[in-house]
Amino acid sequence: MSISGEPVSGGPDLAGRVRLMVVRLYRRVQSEHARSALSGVQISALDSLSRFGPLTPRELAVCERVQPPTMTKLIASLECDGLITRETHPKDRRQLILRVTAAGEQALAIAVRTTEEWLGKRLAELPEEDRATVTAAVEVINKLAGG
Amino acid sequence: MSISGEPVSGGPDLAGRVRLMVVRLYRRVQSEHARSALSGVQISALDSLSRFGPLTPRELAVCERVQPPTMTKLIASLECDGLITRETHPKDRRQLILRVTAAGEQALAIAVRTTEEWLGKRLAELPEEDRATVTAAVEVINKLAGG
DNA sequence: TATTGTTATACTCTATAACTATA
DNA sequence: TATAGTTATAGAGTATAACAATA
Repeated sequence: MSISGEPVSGGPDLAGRVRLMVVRLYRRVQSEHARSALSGVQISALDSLSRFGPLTPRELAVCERVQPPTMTKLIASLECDGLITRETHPKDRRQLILRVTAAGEQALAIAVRTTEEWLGKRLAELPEEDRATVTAAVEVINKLAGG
Repeated sequence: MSISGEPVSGGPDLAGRVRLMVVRLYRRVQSEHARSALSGVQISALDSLSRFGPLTPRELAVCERVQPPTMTKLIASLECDGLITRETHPKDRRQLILRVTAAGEQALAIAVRTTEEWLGKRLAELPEEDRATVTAAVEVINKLAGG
């Protein structure tokens, strides 16, 4: 904030406008893609597991910012679909090691690539400049949301 | 898509990356702000009603892209908190007219302004350039999600 | 005693289908 | 018969609290 109490830049209430944006886009994405093979949370977890290598449920829960019981259910759904495997940790039998299967990698790739027909179409319809803005913002926001 | 089948710009799979972004940011926002006076959906509906003037439940449901029963519940929660009023339509007694109350406008302003302490802080910590990117992207994405 | 993961339970948000009142 | 809104019901996703197994 500046001395005057106004946000330093980006116009007033950037945080509020980002929140409105994310709520609306999230619902729009969900409603347009309700019947995807993988839900948004499944894709997100699978993506993290693929990106950061084998993880324990605890680690994945921290990564996805959900509580352990939530992760237990998410893991069960992914394992049930054959997208991940659960092995017992070789040195600590309390822990599990989660790995993405080949089917999981494939499902993830397909989901990420084909997700949101409308979103891809909408993005393709944007002027080049707007698309570049969104691309850059995705990087910024992922850093912001991840840290 | 270009002739080669690649996305026209913004690198590969921009839509997929936008989806991952929105899922993660949404959850982050929800988890960081679980105990806000107004939930994300309440803020979004109140904002639409404030922005687009008195609306019927049906109109607001279309605007917010939810089904009528979902809107019924949302309306009940907002009315219960004194943030909106429900009047019967003067010419068609099946319909209602929803209006934001003064308390609703105030709650909305406060929510938007003070929402997401962490988000505002994070945004303030960004380099000026990144913040400008996010600001521009919010406009683009709101157009994209709204249409 | 501390930690990992699970079970039990509940709350929010969403949907579809069936209903009521009005047009 | 058609439309606006509601009620009934269900499913996904999330949480906290209590538990079992292991360290």
